[in-house]
Formats: sequence, structure tokens, C-alpha cells
Amino acid sequence: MSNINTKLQALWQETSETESVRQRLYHVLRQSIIQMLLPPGKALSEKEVADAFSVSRQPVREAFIRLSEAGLVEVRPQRGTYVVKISQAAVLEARFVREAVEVAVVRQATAKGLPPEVLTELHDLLERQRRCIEPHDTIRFYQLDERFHKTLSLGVGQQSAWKVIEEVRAQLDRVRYLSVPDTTPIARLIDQHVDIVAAIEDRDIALAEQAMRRHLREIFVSLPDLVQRFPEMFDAQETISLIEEAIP
Amino acid sequence: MSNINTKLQALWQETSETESVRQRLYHVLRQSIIQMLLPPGKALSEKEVADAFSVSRQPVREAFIRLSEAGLVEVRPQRGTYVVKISQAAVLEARFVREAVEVAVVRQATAKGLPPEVLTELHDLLERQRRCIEPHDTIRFYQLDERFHKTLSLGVGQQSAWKVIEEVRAQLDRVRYLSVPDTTPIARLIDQHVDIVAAIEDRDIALAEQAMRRHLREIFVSLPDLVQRFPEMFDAQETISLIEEAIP
DNA sequence: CTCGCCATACTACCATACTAGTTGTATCAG
DNA sequence: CTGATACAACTAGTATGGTAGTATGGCGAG
Repeated sequence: MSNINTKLQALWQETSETESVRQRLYHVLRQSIIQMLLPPGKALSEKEVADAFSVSRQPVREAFIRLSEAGLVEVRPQRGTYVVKISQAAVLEARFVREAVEVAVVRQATAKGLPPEVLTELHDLLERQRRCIEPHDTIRFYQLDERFHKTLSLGVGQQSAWKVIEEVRAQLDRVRYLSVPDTTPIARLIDQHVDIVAAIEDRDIALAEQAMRRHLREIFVSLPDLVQRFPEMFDAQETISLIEEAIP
Repeated sequence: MSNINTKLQALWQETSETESVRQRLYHVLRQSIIQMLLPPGKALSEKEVADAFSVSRQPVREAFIRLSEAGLVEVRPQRGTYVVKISQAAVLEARFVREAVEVAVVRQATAKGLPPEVLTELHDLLERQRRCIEPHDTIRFYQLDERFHKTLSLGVGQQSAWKVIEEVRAQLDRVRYLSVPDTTPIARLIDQHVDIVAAIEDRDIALAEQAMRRHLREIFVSLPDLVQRFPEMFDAQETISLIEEAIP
């Protein structure tokens, strides 16, 4: 049996010892929640986590606070801390913010142009993403996808924008990891990446914006299906009609 | 002499006792930094603040961590915690994110329409803002301005968007409070608010978007002037040319 | 058998204690 | 007088203790 704690321990070992215990815990727990190692609804506890990693409760507590600000756990005073269920509303709101910011980024990239080394890196990332198609390595693709979008944002010098995107991505990625190792349409997503880069290089703002919007609306397709298949992962008492409301 | 600590104490008393000590401290310190009661560069210290409010170091520490995530202080381990100087780059990046999100909000508001009670509240806020012109009550206007934008975001059901806006606003508001009680063009800003609401009611997406963008680019006008007048408030070694770079 | 109460065992929050690292200063050697 | 060095006085980071509130299970009364 593959114990959950074992996997968490592995992630813990991967973190850098130069970071503070608080930051290391935050990263480990964040990753674990996003990748569904810690399923929605699971109760955590300062003491329990502290014991598991042989640290004191205080840095654990601080990591919990940070996670609650990211909307990944809910701290109920004197009751406990729980991994929040996936909320369709939260997912759609996160998607909304992400589209807003990433469209602005790609508009700026197209209007002002990107430095050649950034374009080179984007093309490099596209090539490496293509190599994920055949073995259907979804996890690896997700990592490269994140780097693709990060490169774009930092390429136009918008670090705060990337921070925001990274923050809201947590909500969205949790949904993506639900569908692993299913038939994520890697090839289609790469095509969309290619379209974005091509539009930037062609200096076609409207096209670049359109390509980015289309790319970021893929989740509208998969979300209803996932709600059906994994109802226990989602916040109950939410109606499905939210999605139609959200599509512009 | 009006002691700084006295003002902080007053803010402290205003906070609700139902909140946790950590949250109360966070709000007080955040407000104090934004309103320049705690000037850029000032050294804070967990112990010092803890003693001032008669609480222990722990919640102070947690408030500091939160402030550092908001980009308002810098925690240097084993050295100290400092109110960060205003960075032109950070201001421009915050403005970029804000424009991206608020434009998306106003587009959605125009496309989907706003509930009548929201429109009513917007008009009410406009009226109350007008009453700030004659006494030139800039502080009061800023509060109503914040409520105006908050009402818009929540009016289209985008709470996450508002959270992001609120977060980046901290950087921008600190600049605004530099110019208080100067000749902030309250009347012009209200006119821009009126334009936004009018465009939403006319269901003119392009116009609404344009009005919002113009509104949020006002800071381009005031920033260079403030850098000149208050150089000690700003991060040194930053060139002024950043602004031209940022204007689309 | 059912309902209400109470003891118990949790929880997170805050306070306090201790550790480890940085900085400025005073002292002493050259 | 100048330089290096040791020490004192800070800092934040982590660990541990105490408190108040909440959930729960069992027991007794009806």
C-alpha cells in the first residue's frame, strides 16, 4: 500500500533546507492538495502534521494560515483545519481572473514585442511539450505548461501578474489533476500554445487575445464532466448551471 | 506632538474584538503603512509592536508574514522587518494587474448587465462622492472610491477578482496618500466614474472598457510628480523611464 | 428506548521560552 | 591611531506550554 505520508515525506525531502520550515511545509502541503494526495474534505491538524515532519506546531500553523489565504484549506478555530472541497464557483472565478490577467499579458507581449531570448525559450518549451504527446505524460506537460505561461508573464516584465496567475491556478490545477491520467487533449493544448506564440510574432493583437481566451476556456468543457464523475470532490449544494452563467 | 503610536492605538481600538489578534494587527499595520503613518524604510520589530499593543510576539509575527506577502514589508531573517520603500516598478505592475481585472469586470457588467439594486448603490455612491468635492474631503472620497469599485466587482459576482484588486490596490493607494491633502482632482475622477456607469447602462462594452482604462491610468499623470517631490519615499536606483515603458 | 447532560478529548489561538544568526561597539594588539 | 576581534544587544525562527472553545460518546433520567 502506498501510504500518503510516505509521498509527503518524499516531497518534504525535495524541498530546500535553506528555506524556512514554514515555506517548506507550505510548498509540500500546497502540492499535495493540488495533486489530490490530500483529498477535499480531509481534516488536517497542527499537531498531526507537526509530528509527521518532526517539526513544531508553530511553522505548521503558519503554513496553514497561508494555505487558507490561498483558498486551499479552511481553518475553523477550535474545530480543525480541513482541505476545502472544490467549489465550482471558486474555479470559475479563478478562471475569470486568470483570463483577465493573461489576456492583458499577451496583449502587451504582442504590442511591445518579446525579447528574442524569450521567444527562443517559448519555442523550446513548445518542442519539449510535443515530446509529452506520445508517452502521454500529462504530469510533465502540466509542468511545462506552467513554465510556458510563466515565461510569457515574466517576458513582458509583469511579475505581479504572474504571482496572481500562480495563486488562482491552484484552484484550476486541482481540477486538472482530477482528470489525470485520463485523456487530456495534450496535442490540442499545444496547438493553442502555438497559436498564441504565432500571433505574438505576427504582432496581431486581436488574434493573440482570441487565442489566449480560447485556450483558457478549455476548462468549461471538462468541468461538467468531472463534477459528474467525482461528485464527492466538489462542494455540494452548488448547481451546475453556474458554468453557463460564466461563459461570456 | 501627535505620536504615531497614539494613532495606531486608535486604529487598534476600532478593530472588532471578534477578530483574531493576528487579523486585527494586520489591518492596523496595513492601514498605517498605506496612509504613511509608518513611512517607507521604517524598521519594525516583532517585540516592539507586541509591546505597543500588549500582545505576544506570535500574532505580530503572523501579521508581518501576511504583510510581506502583500509586498508592504520586507522580513529579513535575524535582521529585522522594514516597511518597503515605494517601488515604481511595483506600482506600475500593480496598476497593470488592476486594469486587466477591472476591465474584465466592467466588460462582464456591461455584457450581462447589473442587477437594479447594484445600479442603485452605484448611483448612491456617486452622489456621496460628489459631496466630497466642496469640502475637498480626499480621505472620504478614497473610501467611497474603494466602495465603488468593490460594488462593481461583487455586482458581477467576482469575489476573487475583488480580492486581487484589493491586494494590488495597497501599492497604488500608498502613492495616493502621498498626495493628500493636495489637489486631488476629485471632480474629474467622479466624472470618470459617471462615464463608467453610463456606459454600463448603455450596454456599450467598448465604451465601458475605454472609460475604465482611462480612469485607471490617472496615476501615470501623478506618479512622476510625486517621485520628484518625495524621493525619500521611493526605492532608489530606479529610473523614471519605467513609466513610458508601461503606457500601452 | 429516547433525550439531555456532562466528562473527555480533541482543536486552534495566544503566550512564553529557547535557539541561532546578525550587527554594532568596545576593547585590545600592533 | 588603526585594525581586528570578542562580546553585548539586538533580530527572527522555532519549540513548548497554557487557555478557551467545540465535538463527541457515554451515562443517567424520563
